[in-house]
Amino acid sequence: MELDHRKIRILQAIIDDYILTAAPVGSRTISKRADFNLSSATIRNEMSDLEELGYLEQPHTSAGRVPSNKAYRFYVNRIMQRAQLSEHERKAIRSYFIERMDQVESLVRQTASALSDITRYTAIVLPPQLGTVRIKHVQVVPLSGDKALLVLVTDTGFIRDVLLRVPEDMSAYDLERFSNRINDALFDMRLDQVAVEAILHISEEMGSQRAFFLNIMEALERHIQESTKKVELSGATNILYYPEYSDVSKAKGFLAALEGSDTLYQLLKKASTLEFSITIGEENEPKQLKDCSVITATYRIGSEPMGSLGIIGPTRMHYSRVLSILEYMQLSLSEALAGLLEQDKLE
Amino acid sequence: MELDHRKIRILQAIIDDYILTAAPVGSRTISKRADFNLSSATIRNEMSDLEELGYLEQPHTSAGRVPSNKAYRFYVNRIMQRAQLSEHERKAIRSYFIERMDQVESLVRQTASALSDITRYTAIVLPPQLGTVRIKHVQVVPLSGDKALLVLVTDTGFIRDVLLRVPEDMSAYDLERFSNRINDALFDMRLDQVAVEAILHISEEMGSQRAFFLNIMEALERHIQESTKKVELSGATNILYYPEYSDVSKAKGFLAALEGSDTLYQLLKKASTLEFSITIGEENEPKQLKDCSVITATYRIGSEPMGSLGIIGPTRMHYSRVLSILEYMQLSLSEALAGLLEQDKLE
DNA sequence: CATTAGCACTCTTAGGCATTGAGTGCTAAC
DNA sequence: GTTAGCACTCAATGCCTAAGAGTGCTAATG
Repeated sequence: MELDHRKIRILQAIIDDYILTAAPVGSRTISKRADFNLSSATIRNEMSDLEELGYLEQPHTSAGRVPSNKAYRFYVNRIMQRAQLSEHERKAIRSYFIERMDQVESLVRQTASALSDITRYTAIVLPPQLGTVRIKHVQVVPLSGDKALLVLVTDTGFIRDVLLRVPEDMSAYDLERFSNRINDALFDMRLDQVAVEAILHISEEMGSQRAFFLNIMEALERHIQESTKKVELSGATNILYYPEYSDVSKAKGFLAALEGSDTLYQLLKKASTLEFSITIGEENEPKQLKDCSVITATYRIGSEPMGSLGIIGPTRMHYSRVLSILEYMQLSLSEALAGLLEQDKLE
Repeated sequence: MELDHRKIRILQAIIDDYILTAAPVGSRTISKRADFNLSSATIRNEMSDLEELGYLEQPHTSAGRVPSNKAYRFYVNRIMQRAQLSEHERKAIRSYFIERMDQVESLVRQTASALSDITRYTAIVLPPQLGTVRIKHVQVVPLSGDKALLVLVTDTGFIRDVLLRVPEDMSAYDLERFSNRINDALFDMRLDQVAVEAILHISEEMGSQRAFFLNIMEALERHIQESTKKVELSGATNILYYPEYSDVSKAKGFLAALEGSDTLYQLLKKASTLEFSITIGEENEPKQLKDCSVITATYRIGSEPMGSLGIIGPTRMHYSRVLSILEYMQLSLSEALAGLLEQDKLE
């Protein structure tokens, strides 16, 4: 049996109500609504059908009904309209980006906290996967003792620094020359190419400092890799606002699932090929999130996918709203990243 | 009436038990303990005295007794012995510092997460207040457009970067010369002196680029100030493991109190003149923490106090253990900071 | 023939009440 | 000074009932 129009409307009404209240929805609740001119009995018959079809579930006889994950899936795929953000909301979102930021990292952090503040769910942001970014400046700065700092600046204003140990036989003068050579060699190189043949190529010209050079490159690469895996998490405790998690032990379970930050990295990485992705309940990979839904979006610099951002919340999530917020956020973030150096655009 | 030896022993037994179980302690519980050869009745008499003196409280007649804040205070001041950390525990703490770190910021973060992991309480760390740190290297790195990055490296390996807008009439060559001049001018200067007369002094020599220079200094100062106020918080949700907060609404209240990060800054700042500080219950300044105890310690670089680190937990906290852990942590952190460039010491 | 009124039935929830048990305080005996 | 004994208190537990929300079915209705 296919769902006819009336069934769809009823299903939607049930989902809407349940998202709001988290309580099983009864037939009378629906029939009372102004836009339904049906008695509760009729609704009951329809609901009974919907249950048989797998869209509704009863916690027990004589409770109301609760939407199944199948219902959410149907809602997301077929019913849902993108929610319209109010001017006020859009302003609120922008205001998070107005404060001047100097680094991608803090931008990512701000995005995460904006997302969680606005949605009241838990937000995660995968920082830019900087493969395509270009090196703008490299410098080795001598510190006290035999230590030095490698400072790396990219064209997006991204800055990294790696602590190095300088070989004993290198003078300050040597180091400076060495620094200049590296700078010349790596200038304008894409980060994901630093790793490959380019290095071998360059390293041949390095002569006696070859070992030191390779050392640096290795440290640099490890460092870059690590930093791009650090998923920014915000508002994890928002979950406490939802009655689904009023049981502390459940809340603990949820929070524990977020703890292993690699979990979240996998989650976002996987979703980062799609413009948007919505996974509901058991569809979620880390099985501990089987009572949640996850919505993610991908952000870009130019046309290049750079990372993704997402929301984790109860399955009765406000899908359309979250999606709109993510969409707007994705845009804001992409713009902010692209024009990191021309922030005024956003004003 | 002064507390005699037996009363003290009984009080300690009650506190110990309560810290463990979070349940009111009855007279029989104490009299059963092998090291007491007293009947429950005797214990009851003593407990009754202790209650009269304000060291114990009864939630209601015929529950057991619960230590008052006065009891914790007494315990901390008079009874408590520093707990001995096992070799295993010390190793665990060290292991957090072994992983190579390149920045003070990540060190601070690691410290916070180590503290919360190990104690199972909520940890806070005030990053180094870098007044006494010296500038090692300053460089202005041109980026695309009219933007540039000011990179600042201190002798502790601390690195900051600030985004700048370059005046239109400055060529790349000008910028480089300018960069060198700033570097020469600020080299080896203490951060807290960057702000004062030194600047005025220098700025006079800057000629036409004076406005730009003052601009930079202002941005730098604001930036440094902001970053030193960012208290690192970790394990906030550990609170969920304690039955005191098994009521979700209480947990929410606690978490909300931590949210205003300025709260925590004030807390740590205030405590940072003392080697150790323990505040119990109502003694705590942000009134929302009146059901908690806060223990803080100050860490140094050399003999200079740099910042502080602390633990927030229920008043029935494992004081002696936490204190020992903080002490060891403080040491490890001080060492790691001082020898940031000679990490091997820690191995 | 779809819709609906009516009614019996189910199951949760909340309140009331007695019971239990942990714990106290007091007194009298050791 | 210590302790055994006992009456007393009070939260927690379990049980029962009543109320209420909701269902499913049947028979009547337009």
